[in-house]
Amino acid sequence: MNPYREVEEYVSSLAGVPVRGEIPPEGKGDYAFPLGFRLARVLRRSPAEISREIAERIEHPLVERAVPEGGYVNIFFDREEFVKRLWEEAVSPGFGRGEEGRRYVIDYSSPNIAKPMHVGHLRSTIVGESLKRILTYLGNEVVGLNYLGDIGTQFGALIVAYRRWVDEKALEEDPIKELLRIYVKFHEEVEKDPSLEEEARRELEKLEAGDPENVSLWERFKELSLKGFERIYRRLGVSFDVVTGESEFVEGARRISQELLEKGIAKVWEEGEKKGAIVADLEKEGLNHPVLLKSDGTTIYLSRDLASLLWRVKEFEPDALLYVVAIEQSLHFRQLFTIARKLGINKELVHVSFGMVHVEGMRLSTRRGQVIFLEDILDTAVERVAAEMKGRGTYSPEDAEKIGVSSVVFWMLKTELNKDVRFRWEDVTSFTGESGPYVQYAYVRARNILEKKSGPFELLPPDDAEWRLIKLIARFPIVLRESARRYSPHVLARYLLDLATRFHNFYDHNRVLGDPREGFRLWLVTAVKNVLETGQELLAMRPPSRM
RNA sequence: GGCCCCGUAGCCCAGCCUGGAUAGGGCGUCGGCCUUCUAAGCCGAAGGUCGGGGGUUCGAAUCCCCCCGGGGCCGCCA
Repeated sequence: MNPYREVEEYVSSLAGVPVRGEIPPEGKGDYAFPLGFRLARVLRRSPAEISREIAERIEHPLVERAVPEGGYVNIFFDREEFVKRLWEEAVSPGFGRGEEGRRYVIDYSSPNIAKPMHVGHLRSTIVGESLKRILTYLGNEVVGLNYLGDIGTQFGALIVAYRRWVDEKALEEDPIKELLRIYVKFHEEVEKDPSLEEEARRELEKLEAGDPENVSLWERFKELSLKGFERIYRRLGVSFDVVTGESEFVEGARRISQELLEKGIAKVWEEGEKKGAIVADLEKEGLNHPVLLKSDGTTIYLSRDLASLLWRVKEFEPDALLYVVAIEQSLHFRQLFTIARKLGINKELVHVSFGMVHVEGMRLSTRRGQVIFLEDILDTAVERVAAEMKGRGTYSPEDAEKIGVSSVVFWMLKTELNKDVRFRWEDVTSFTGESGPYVQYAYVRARNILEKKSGPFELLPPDDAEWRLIKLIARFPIVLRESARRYSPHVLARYLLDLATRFHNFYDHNRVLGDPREGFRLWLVTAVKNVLETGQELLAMRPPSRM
């Protein structure tokens, strides 16, 4: 068992109530329990008295001494015993793994066909991928699902634009850019010739009516888009277990809307503009009357998402469904989940929402072609890394790619999800301080030592500098669980920064090779390397070998 | 108007879920550290009404209420 947990459980049983240990300020011990305060009321004694008494009763192999201070009981661990608990585990590949045994379906990335992914999709993609990896590592079965936006009015415009202006060669080479180019062209031309709008509407109708030519064009757009997205996914190391799209749930959406009507969960709207539409009745829940079927009988995202949700439940029999989608859609998901509950779905349903990605000084508009290509973001980061590496003579294309892409990934993950983030080139591609390269640099430093010598290990009682590092290493399994519980990779990202900081500090003040304590420090460096490597992988970063 | 998210140093953020010790980092600024495992690093300094007010509590950045500021959503778009 993790030594922190072990002591926590021991102290809890001693106190008779579950208590959470906390990390005390420097110098006050290794672990602390504010027991006196907690128990003062029930025991009708002073906090100081209580902690003194409990401190005296503490007797445990992991505890060297327990010092009462005010309402606190401060624990000093038996360092050697503590290290023994980690000795094998911390330097082994699966350090911190779990056996949670739940099944998750996690919906992430989910871009719209025939449009470039924007920075918001990037956030979803990276967060989702990381969550998938963390949950999997903890022993869960996770289905990663890419739910494409392959329905929408833009297809009418695209078909018109395709027939008039497409450059087939460009389309093969860079489908996303060419599709965007003709889409933008369409909106420019509409200004001059408004009849194009009408033409687009007709093509859309034909598409929806199943016109073979338009359907095959739409399929082509879909295929090409996916090919374009794959380039990004490959570079990010993102892979999905299932790729599906809204278009597959049109029939299901109709059926479920009827069923909701029969069950009295939905009703036909009787007045005003949306007369004849089928709406869900969520008045009681304060969630309005969202439309399920339009008055012309066609489906809408809510009913399609609902059909899709029911399919996910049936197909994968998960314990939990996660949707990594921007917070702007929180009302939609509250509506969706509320209806699902009414249908008897009793799974954990979570909208893993994240704040907006603002792009400085730019009003992004796909129609006007004002977009940031994700490839450009990655390329810029990689170029900057390459320049730095060349300056220090460590350049290799593989490592520059790893470090550059990881810097963007880390930037996306280091902030708490609900917060809006501001995309600024200076920030995203800044490599000092709280950044991906900072973490990776610590990792590379550890690797470098171990490349020169990697053993044998010798168990010694840790000195103060080593001890500070060991205490943090031991928290890795705890951090992973917290990150998973909160569905937020930033917990792990912040931890890796802490660990990197402590290792850099250690590295600058202590020798490993040639030191009398070499055998022990080699173990320590191996453990640091192991945690930094595993941590990077769980954040969907790629550990470099040199930098 | 209703609902949701955010507000912590010049700038960016962690801590809030689960209340506990003098509120932690990064960027930037200033000053130091490369003959020894890579200075994308390390050490030090300056920098704070935790948006405001009230409440609960032995104890509030953290929980509750009100207010202010910023953003978002409330569409037969997704």
